[in-house]
Order: sequence, then structure tokens, then C-alpha cells
Amino acid sequence: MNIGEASRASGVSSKMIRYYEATGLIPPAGRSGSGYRTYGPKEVQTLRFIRRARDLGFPMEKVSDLLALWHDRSRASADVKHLAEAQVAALEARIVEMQTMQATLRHLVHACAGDDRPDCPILSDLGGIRTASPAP
Amino acid sequence: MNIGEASRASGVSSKMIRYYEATGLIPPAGRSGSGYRTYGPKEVQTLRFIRRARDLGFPMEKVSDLLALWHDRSRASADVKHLAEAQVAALEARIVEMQTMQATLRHLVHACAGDDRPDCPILSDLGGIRTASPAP
DNA sequence: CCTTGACCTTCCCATCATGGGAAGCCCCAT
DNA sequence: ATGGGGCTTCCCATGATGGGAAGGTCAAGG
Repeated sequence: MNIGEASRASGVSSKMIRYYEATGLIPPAGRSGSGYRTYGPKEVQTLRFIRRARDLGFPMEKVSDLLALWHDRSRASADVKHLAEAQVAALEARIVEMQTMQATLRHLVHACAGDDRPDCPILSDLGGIRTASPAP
Repeated sequence: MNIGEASRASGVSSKMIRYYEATGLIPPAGRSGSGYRTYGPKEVQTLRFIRRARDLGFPMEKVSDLLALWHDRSRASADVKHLAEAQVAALEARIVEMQTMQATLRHLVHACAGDDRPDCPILSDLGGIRTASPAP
């Protein structure tokens, strides 16, 4: 099967498949007589694996680690679990960071009249004027 | 004051100050006789404004909008509020997305023994083998 | 006066993962 | 044989940031 079909079957764009090959994440695909990349079910499964890992937020480097473990039949499941736990923690850190931003913003939004007058605590705060801060 | 001092006073790196100028987010700074950029308290305040907006997760484009509103004395606070509310919603969307990933991962982590045996539902799932899915 | 070190300038490159597009070759059906 | 769609490689762009090189400038101290 050609790259387009592999793309449709795996949910990974042709561009990305070539990119993964160029960066060494996946081995070079076989080539037809005329230079077209060819893929079989095994390669498609690998691409799907990558796609799912990406969907779970793993960065490429960790996807590479997961792929290596996947291919290593003598792996310890603990190693896989550690990678996954680290990713849970990484997601948690980013979630907390964004929730903090969101809470601050909600506070400011709440304090803003939102009418046709120009006075706005949101801008005042961004401008450095501390209008109302929680007492320490 | 030179760019380094303005950087220290605003919390924006010199690199970024030049970048903001190059992209038109801020007007070109004044120049000393020898070509050094010069900044006053007003410019530093603007830089701090930008930094705070970035800290709240606003993309550069929205920061630009906020700056324009900040400088517009006849603005309606409703316009500012809308921008802030949109940012709250954008953050919410990303938070939910990451929480979804996290929940899936936690589920998989929970199902993985994490010992020295190779069997691992995490890899099985990524590989496309549906081991246990919640009944619909 | 000259050196030294800290600072400034511009310009180019890298990140991370992805998409867009051009130029040119290939395959299949009409 | 012709047309349309698919494939190839190569270059460029994103968004926001940092790194670094090559060269000019400033202030302090010898």
C-alpha cells in the first residue's frame, strides 16, 4: 500500500509519516520500483501506535521510548508504567498552570462591569495597578 | 535606560523586547546617539503589561488587542471583558482536553502491573488491542 | 591614553510538530 | 495519448523563545 492509503488507515498524515521516517522515529519504508514508499499492516499498526501515543500527549521523544519498549519483548511493564505516570504528572503540571491562569482571569472578569464605560479592572491589573489583592 | 535595564525592570528578556518591536507589537524604541535602544518608565510599564497578559495565557494577537484597548481611553469595558472571557473559555477547552488525556492514561496506568513482567495493557492499548472498554 | 569587561547592535539558526506549496515524475483509466 | 490524481523531494511558515557569532560602544581603572 502507498503512503496515502497508509495515512488513511492510520490517521497519520502523509507529511507526518515522511517526517517520522526522516527523524528516525520509524525505519525507512520499503520502496516500489518507481520510488514510492510501500507499507504493510505492520507499519500501519506502528503508525497507529504513534498516533494514539500522541493523542495522549506524549512528546515525540517519549513516543520513541514507548515504541522501543513495544518492540522489546523482554521489557518490564514497570518501565512502561513509569513513562505513563510521568506523562500523567506532566499533564497535571500543565493543567494546574492553566487552572491558575484561569482562576486569576475569572477573578478579573468578575470584577469588570462589562458595560460601555471605559473603567476596567482587567486592564488596570495588567497595567500594574493593584486594585484589590487578597490580604496575606 | 538601556534595553538590559528595561528587561530587568519589566521581566521581559531583551530578545523578546526586540522581537516585540520587530513584529510591531510595540512601537520602535528611541535610540541613543550610538544606536542603543532607550526606554522610559512608560515603555517599561507597557512591557510589564505584555508580560502579565502572556502570564495569563493570552496569545500575542490577543495581547495586541488588549494593548490597543489599554491605549484607547474611549473603550468599552465590555470589549475587554469579552476578550478575557474568551481566554477563560480557551483555557477551559485546553484544560478539558488534557484532563481527558490524563483520565485515559490514569486508567491504563491503573491496569498495568508495573512489575518485571512484559505484559502491559498500556502498550496493548497503544498497539490497538482493546482490552477493556467501558460498555456503552 | 589604552585596555578590559560588560553591554549593545544585527543576523542567522534551533526548537516542536505540523501544514502549505512548487516542480517534477508516475500510474491508471479513458 | 491524455488527464487527473498520487507520489517524490525541497523549501518555507507557524509561535514564542533562546543561543550564539561578529562587531560597535561605554565606563572604569591602569
